[in-house]
Amino acid sequence: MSARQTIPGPTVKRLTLYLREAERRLAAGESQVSSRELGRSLGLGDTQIRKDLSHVGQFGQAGVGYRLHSLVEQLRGILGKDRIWRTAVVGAGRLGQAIMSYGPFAREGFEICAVFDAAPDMVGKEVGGHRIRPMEDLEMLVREREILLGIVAVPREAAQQVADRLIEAGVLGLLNFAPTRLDVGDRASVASVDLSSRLERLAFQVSLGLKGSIDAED
Amino acid sequence: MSARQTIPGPTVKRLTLYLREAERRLAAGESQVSSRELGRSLGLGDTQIRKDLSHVGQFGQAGVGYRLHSLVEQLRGILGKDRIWRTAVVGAGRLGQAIMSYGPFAREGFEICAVFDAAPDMVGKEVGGHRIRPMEDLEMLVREREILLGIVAVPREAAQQVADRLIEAGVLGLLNFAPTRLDVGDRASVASVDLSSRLERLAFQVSLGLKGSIDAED
DNA sequence: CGTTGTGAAATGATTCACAGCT
DNA sequence: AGCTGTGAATCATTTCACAACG
Repeated sequence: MSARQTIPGPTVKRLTLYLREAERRLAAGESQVSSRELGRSLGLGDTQIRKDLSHVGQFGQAGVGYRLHSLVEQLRGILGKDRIWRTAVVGAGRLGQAIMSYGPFAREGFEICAVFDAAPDMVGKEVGGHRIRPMEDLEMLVREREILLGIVAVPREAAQQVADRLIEAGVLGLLNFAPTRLDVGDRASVASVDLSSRLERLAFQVSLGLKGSIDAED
Repeated sequence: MSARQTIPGPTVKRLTLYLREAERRLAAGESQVSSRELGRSLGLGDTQIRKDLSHVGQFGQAGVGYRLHSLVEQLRGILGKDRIWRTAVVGAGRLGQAIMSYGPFAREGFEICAVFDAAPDMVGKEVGGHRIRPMEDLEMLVREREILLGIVAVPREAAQQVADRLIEAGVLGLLNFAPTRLDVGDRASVASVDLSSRLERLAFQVSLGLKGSIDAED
């Protein structure tokens, strides 16, 4: 198709928000939206939105706005949401359990195909419709079920080893909840959710007396 | 003391990582660390680290590095970790439960002082040592227990209303897990953890074939 | 008109290069 | 020698300003 130029990280983050809001409006029966309206909903400027969308093509009609149907379709394709992502969860503690039963994931094309835990008394149990497997089966099941994404919800000490095993078994992307950096070389992509850091930064903002929705990232 | 200049957001994020790593090394019996060593552990350049630390003061001895004891003490003060943050959790679903029993929080100075849920069959139950309270008690308990931070772990539809009530009751910072923007005006600070967006961005990276640990944020 | 798409300008963050300290 | 702290340079992102379009 078109020669792929790299899309800035911050833009990709916002594209996911545009898609979500566009889907919401489409479901609500709307058929088009202007960059200004979108911005109002998301707390962003209209210029930002147009610039972001211009990175991935030009749909949008001058004088009118963006047709939601087309916008949703385009964004889904660009963000890789037009396919099912077969996903494994490693670590079935409270966090792992929350993730495997987190409604939005299933609805958004992420299918949990296997769950692993190291604790013998967790293995065999069923949570949210998923039977928990022993760590020994990780490589076999990941390969067998052609799993592409891995969610790491184990303690810090175990995280790197789990990452290595997932990648060795063929996983291409890791979502890391452990409060540590995962070294994966160039064998996979990593996204991290660092809950402690997030809460600490919130506390910093508050202690600064810097009120105001200085929301940032996630 | 010194006139407070604003610290860049990305820098604040990394300061939390420096503190964590410094504490880990201190606990391991080390007494000093150079910016290069720190960088190796965290996957960052040494210049980045020195520049970041220069935003908050100048400790560090030329030719030697940073004394861990002093570094930890300074960073704890700057980040507001030298106090206890009284925190409420709203929403005792799986995510809320995971959060209220997430070990690191308690160890890092965030004390969960109240948990609320709207479901009558959850109210009164005890999870991780916390009795779940009805939403009706929110304002009273937040005020009574002088709670400063609120964790919003409710469905999207309820999130804004919960935020409004928490703020009205005196909360100054919100950690939002709902996949929506919270409008808080200038009455509070908000930090968001958008799990769906995070996973979608990971999928995007993978589908781009852009392997390589293009880790980003959290 | 209202709205998009986009060069150009402005702002923000990172990296370089090195003076200066121990 | 090894290392910090920082001005200057580079690189990235956002915002401005406006031409073109329906």
